[in-house]
Amino acid sequence: MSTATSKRELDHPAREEIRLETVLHALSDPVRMRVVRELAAAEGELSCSDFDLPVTKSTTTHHFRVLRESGVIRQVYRGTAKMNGLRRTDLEELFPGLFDRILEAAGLQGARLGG
Amino acid sequence: MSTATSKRELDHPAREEIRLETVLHALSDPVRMRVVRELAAAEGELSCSDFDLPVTKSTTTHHFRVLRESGVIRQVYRGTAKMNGLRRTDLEELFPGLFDRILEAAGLQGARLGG
DNA sequence: GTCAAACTACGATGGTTCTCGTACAATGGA
DNA sequence: TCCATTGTACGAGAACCATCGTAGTTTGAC
Repeated sequence: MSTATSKRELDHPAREEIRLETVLHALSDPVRMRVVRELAAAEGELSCSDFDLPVTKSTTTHHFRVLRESGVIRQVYRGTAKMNGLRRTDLEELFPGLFDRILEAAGLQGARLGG
Repeated sequence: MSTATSKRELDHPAREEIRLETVLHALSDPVRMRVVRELAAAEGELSCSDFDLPVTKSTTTHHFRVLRESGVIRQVYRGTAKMNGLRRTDLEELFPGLFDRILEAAGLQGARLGG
């Protein structure tokens, strides 16, 4: 039916609604940081099941929702899959250079600690 | 007595022990972000009571401890006062450019939202 | 020695978060 | 239509966190 599609549209914060503290909090969880780094490395969209995370499916859903509601990622349904992409343009506009530095820092720390 | 001084020495993580996720978490609280911004603006050390925070003294103690244990600030006693300073060198060495971008992002958001 | 100032320790409370399991819904293909 | 795939909703538990009040410690000045 036609109303079914409305249920499949996901709430995202507008660019101006994205808050720095919320973004930092979203990135302060190791599982979510890992998701973000994989998304950045993929340079495109990935479905939730493309990730091999050390948590169950429902916990995965939770983490993706936190990332979406913080404004870090954009999620859209594509068939049964849900595709995820970083909101790089929005973040770059709001917080110039920040996201790249965070990714770089995560990479350096990963190299240092063997992550 | 001489052992009394040991009680006044505060535990700090060594540079190599500082974790990105922990730093981001420390900065994801509005009160702590405010402290960090004031410290950055002061360009020197400030005592805990130099801050006019919207929380009680015991909550203030809590926030300063989180910042210290995350590696963002260094705290040292000076008489009855406890002086606070940013660990800019350590952070810059670990995560080049990150801290400046975060401060810049906080400034931009403050200007945008009137904070 | 006395006292005020600065900060801490402790316990409590209310809220949030991370995690899971189970049951369910939507989609696309056979 | 039936089914496998993909992800959600809901409830629950454990842990964590921000906040407070009260009582206490440490220091320096008088």
